[in-house]
Amino acid sequence: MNSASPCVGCPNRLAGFCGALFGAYPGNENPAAWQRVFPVRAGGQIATRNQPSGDVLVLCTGWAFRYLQFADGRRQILQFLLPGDVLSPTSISAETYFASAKALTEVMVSGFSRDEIRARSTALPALRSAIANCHFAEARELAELAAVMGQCSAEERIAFLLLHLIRRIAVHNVIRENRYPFPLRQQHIADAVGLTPVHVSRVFGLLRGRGILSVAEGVLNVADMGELEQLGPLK
Amino acid sequence: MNSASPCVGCPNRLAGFCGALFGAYPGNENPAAWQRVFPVRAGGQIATRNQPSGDVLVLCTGWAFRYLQFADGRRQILQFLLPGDVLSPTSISAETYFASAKALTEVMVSGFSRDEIRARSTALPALRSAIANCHFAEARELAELAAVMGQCSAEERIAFLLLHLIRRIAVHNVIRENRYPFPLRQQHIADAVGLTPVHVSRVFGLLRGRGILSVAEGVLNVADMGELEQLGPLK
DNA sequence: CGGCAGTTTGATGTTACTCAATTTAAGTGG
DNA sequence: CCACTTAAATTGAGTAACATCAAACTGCCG
Repeated sequence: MNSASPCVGCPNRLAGFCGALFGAYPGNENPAAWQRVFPVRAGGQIATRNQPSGDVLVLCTGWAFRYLQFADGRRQILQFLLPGDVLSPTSISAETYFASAKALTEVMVSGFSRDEIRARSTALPALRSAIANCHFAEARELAELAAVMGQCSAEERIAFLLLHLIRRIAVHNVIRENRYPFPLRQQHIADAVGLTPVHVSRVFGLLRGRGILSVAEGVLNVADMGELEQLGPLK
Repeated sequence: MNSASPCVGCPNRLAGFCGALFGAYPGNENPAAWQRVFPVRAGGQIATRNQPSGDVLVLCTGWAFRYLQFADGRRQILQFLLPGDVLSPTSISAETYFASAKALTEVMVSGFSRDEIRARSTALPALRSAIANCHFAEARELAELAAVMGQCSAEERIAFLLLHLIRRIAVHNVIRENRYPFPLRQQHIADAVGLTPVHVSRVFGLLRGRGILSVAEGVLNVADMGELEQLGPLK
């Protein structure tokens, strides 16, 4: 009963935060009472900075990203979200999001009642631990992003982003011949590492010319992983 | 008894995390049993990345900073720490620090037993809430730093940092005539916003020439706060 | 076939970096 | 209190990295 009730909308998603959430606790038989699932089309808004919400959102399928937007239109992508990711770990205790989130592909999102999560976290040590892990990962990743953007060249930044994504994608997908599903446009990469799309294109051109990697039809093809890892900072 | 026992070493520090930590709970009469206080001289190491520690550190007096260091010597300062700041909010639940920390001035640091904090947090809602606030602030500040460094010019970055520090300094000090205690060297500013010290000096020269601000003898003198706020992004 | 979004390429401009010298400030010991 | 030493800040000249602007190219879909 406690493990037979999957997270609605995330049929294969019983690890990490969602896995811990469905520990032994009354209410698992009827998750619909405290979980709502909804789709968002590609490019659609999932959450908005400073908008209060009673729900904690988790990405079930597809890709999304979190970002901060400036008054003049510039935006910084803070994180790409993959299935199983909590949209904003701090939203578990805080009522508002400090960043906005958009769907990159078509996605399914689960919204869990914050009150229910809080109630469960007092009873489930594994959930508390999962939440702590989320906080830790969020802070570490944001710190590394800040460090790479403050200190690194365009090539290093892009290598860092790709290596980071590759590791995360590999958790969710069976990877053959170093081919990774990769729905990002160069504009997204530019917004994530603080470059212009034009310069991103140039760097990709160089990497392709050196036989390190190429992107085509939504697939990132890493021809020389060793070389790519050489380029990335923060080993 | 519950409020008469101040955080050892932080005589006036009963707000925020430390304040919540000393809520009604047995053991307040003898904080020395689970709190150790120690000084660190200016420039000294307080914590090191990936080194496990049973203590959660809190800055009592002086200035410090957190940073990430690259293999080749480059470093990114992530945050400047003021009295009352938890060195690393994630260290409350995790055993290791993901960033290192150094003293900027001579400082006093308190180390609280993590186990004691955990025990208290189950009994003290105010402490749980204070911890959540720390997590939230850490993530938001790191995200804003990443965004500013990805998207903003040198002038905007420096204005952002100064405005951020000004707000924080004002919480701890009585400010007269817009004069703020300011122990940073230009090298620190450079490492914090991803510029070279030479360029920081040039930007400061321009700001000084425009009559916006000046720094002398450890004091930041803001002559035109309105203009400075115009320069800063992320209002 | 035409239109559109995304990518690539070229030419040029700007910002910030590098290197090096100079000035200023801050200590230190006589 | 003053020479001496050292760290920090400033200034100048030259350069590299990335941005900007604009045009051409590609693949895709109606």
